[in-house]
Amino acid sequence: MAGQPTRLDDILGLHIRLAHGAVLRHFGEHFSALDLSQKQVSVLWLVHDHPGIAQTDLARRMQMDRATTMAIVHALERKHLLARATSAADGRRIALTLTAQGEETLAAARAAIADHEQWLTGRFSAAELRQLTALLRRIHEAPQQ
Amino acid sequence: MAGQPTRLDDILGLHIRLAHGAVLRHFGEHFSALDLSQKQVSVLWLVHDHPGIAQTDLARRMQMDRATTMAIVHALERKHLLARATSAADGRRIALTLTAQGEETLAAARAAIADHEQWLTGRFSAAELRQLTALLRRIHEAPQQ
DNA sequence: TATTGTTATACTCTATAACTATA
DNA sequence: TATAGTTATAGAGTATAACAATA
Repeated sequence: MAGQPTRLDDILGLHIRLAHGAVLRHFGEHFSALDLSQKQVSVLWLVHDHPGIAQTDLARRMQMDRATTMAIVHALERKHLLARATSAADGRRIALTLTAQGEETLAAARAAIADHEQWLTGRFSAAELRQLTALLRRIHEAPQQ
Repeated sequence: MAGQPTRLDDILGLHIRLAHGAVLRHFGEHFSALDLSQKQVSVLWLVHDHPGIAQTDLARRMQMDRATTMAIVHALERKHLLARATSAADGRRIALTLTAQGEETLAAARAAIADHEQWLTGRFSAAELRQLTALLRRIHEAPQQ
């Protein structure tokens, strides 16, 4: 493929990156009290929805490396939000569950996320929001060729 | 605002993050030969389009911190892709221009970016692509409240 | 052999704070 | 005083490689 006369402003990847940065920045500015990263909240949420989930399953759902997952699980364990227990069925797997404190923290985080999402989605109509989500999903759910 | 019974899958911020991750991953897997990050290519492109641009202007356009901008400019300078000269009009500003090697590298990068964008945008119709770009633009171009 | 968890390591991106020089 | 550049530093996210234990 030859070099097209594309403008930088037409690069979709750029707009995804800038939008992601704006969301990350807003999150960081409004979540300092929570002391949790986006990823950490997502992991708490997933463990809440799927008690006993293993790290490998977390990694697949969040599209993360196993090593990256370890780092997040360790951070949450250090904060006593997450408990680990070896699976009886498969000695390799470690079942994750939330501690009572983890459940409390998740509830607080979800309330804060709701505000954050309101800031993010308030600029869109319901139809626009549905479409934007569907289009983004086609990027990260597509088989990575 | 009270805690809504939202599902994790309904969080727009999550889909933006996952889409961003997928794009970043594909970029990394196909650009190892180029030895340039997304950001570095963008800076090369901007300096090409605006010769003599200062770091502060770069930072504003890319929505980066000045310190982050410095790191990228340094990396490009170390590779001899970018040249610096103090502005005659304002002694504080440093005008950035591409070296001949920088222009060559940018041309190669743009060809590679075209392939990368084809992978990314090939899944959308022209109308979908236009709409997705417009919606994302409303996130990162909006006045940060 | 394949899978799961683990550690070590490294690079990118991001941001804060404090400093210098110029306006 | 405000702006531009600079440096040091730190943290989050991502990834690779190599290893141990289990299947």
